[in-house]
Amino acid sequence: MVLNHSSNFSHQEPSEKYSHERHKVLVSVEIVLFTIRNGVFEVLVVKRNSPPFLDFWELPGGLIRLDIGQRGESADDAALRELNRSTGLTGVSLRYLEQLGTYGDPDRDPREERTIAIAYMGIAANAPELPEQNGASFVPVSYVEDELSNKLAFDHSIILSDAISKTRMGVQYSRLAAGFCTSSFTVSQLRHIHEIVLGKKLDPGNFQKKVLAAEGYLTETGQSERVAATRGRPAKLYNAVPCFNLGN
Amino acid sequence: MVLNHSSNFSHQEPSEKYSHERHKVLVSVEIVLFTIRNGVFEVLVVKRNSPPFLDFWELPGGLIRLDIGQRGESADDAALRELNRSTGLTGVSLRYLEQLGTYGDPDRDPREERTIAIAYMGIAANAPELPEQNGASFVPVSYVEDELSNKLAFDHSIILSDAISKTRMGVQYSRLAAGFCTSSFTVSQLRHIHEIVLGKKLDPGNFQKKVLAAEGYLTETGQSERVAATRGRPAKLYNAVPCFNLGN
DNA sequence: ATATTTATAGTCTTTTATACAATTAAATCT
DNA sequence: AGATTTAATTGTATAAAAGACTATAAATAT
Repeated sequence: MVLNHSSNFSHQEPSEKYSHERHKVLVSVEIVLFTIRNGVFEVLVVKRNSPPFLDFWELPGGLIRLDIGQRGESADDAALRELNRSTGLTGVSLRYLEQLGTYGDPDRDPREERTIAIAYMGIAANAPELPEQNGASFVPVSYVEDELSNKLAFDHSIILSDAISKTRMGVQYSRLAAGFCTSSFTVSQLRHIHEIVLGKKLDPGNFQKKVLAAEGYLTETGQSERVAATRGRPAKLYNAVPCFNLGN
Repeated sequence: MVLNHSSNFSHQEPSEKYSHERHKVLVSVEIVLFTIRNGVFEVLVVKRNSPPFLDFWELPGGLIRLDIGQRGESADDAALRELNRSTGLTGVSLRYLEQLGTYGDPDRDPREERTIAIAYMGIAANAPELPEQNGASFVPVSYVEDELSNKLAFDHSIILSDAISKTRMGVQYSRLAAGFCTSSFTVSQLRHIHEIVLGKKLDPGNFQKKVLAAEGYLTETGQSERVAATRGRPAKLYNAVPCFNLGN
């Protein structure tokens, strides 16, 4: 094969070095960042402006860099760095980040260099409108599923649908929903998160009972909602104990 | 930097090529292969015979190879290949293989070359005694946890404990247990799998009811156990519909 | 004040899980 | 052969969890 440049690395014997060097690959991180804005379940996507997949959409991400730190950055750090790059310093507050899985099909990237992708699933609370220049924007998940699914680059359509499944599972059977909420919130707000992500109405009474019965989940702040736009009885404000993996 | 061999790959401009090349890393697969032998929950480990971690134990695994196929092998294929290498052609029948997660800490391997590991969790039915020469052997999980946990190389102790958790979850809340069984089996045998992996006794009656009520899980073969060693009423034999990810 | 709206608490029913007893079909013992 | 033992299977009673629905509380709108 063609990749013999072993002479440049001096610390190991050439033969072993050689056999290692030729198996090195590029590794990227891809992040599926969800948020809820104006009652809509949205995901961050970026418009591509170069081939391959010119004018297709893709997930924010990029290569793990080896020129950061002593031995390169960790995958988790790369995810955080790339997320920051895509969103800019626009006050997107990341509340959850978890590894989703690694996608290693040799043909997932049609370019000459093979790339393996480590996918992450993240949740942001309070995502503002992003500046146009980055090409990154939050788009309704339903729109991406229905209209954009065949305009997603690489295998990002698969990654996205895996991320959606995982998020729905986490909201339904775990405590992921609190990641979409800002510091303190009402039970109704939490219920709306569930309803929006799961796509179905839930009984307010039963939801309240269930979520308040969950040991060590919500803690009362003692305060109530500053009433303004709402009409009915003001709701108590709760905090969720932060049991999140921010990275790992 | 040293790795400019872009002339061999003609489609990209050298500068881009250059910036990519320096971020390439080694990627390995590590497999946590469980089995049950003689009523004991066991895992496949390999004794190291070279530094670093000389004489420590490690999980079977190895680098993803780029010299297989057009663009190198997939991560899943690498896992299957390495598993075959470790077990030899000894009739170990792999019944389940699922990606566990990717371990990307820059310091997880003390050697000069940074390596990212994609970990897999697998289940074998009918694992025989392995020949000595490979250095690979099935060892009781409890023994590895108690006695070997500080004799495991790299971050394999973390990977192993993640795999154990995932397996216990899968047995308890999913249908993973059938992976430990051979072609057809009795409900009692399946219950024993649960008891061994979860480490607690289960009520035979309730277990039977639950597992037979599960839609599309077990199908009757019509046959009964060929009785020999047991004394009581012979049990019906069932098959599990193979809903396994063998690779993905 | 009265109607309306939303939060919260309570009741009842249905479903699911658990504990435990009873029955069945062999195998072994005498 | 017939009694006894063992394990599979079925059944029944109870407890816990989930879901449907009703009632009350505290605010706003008219």
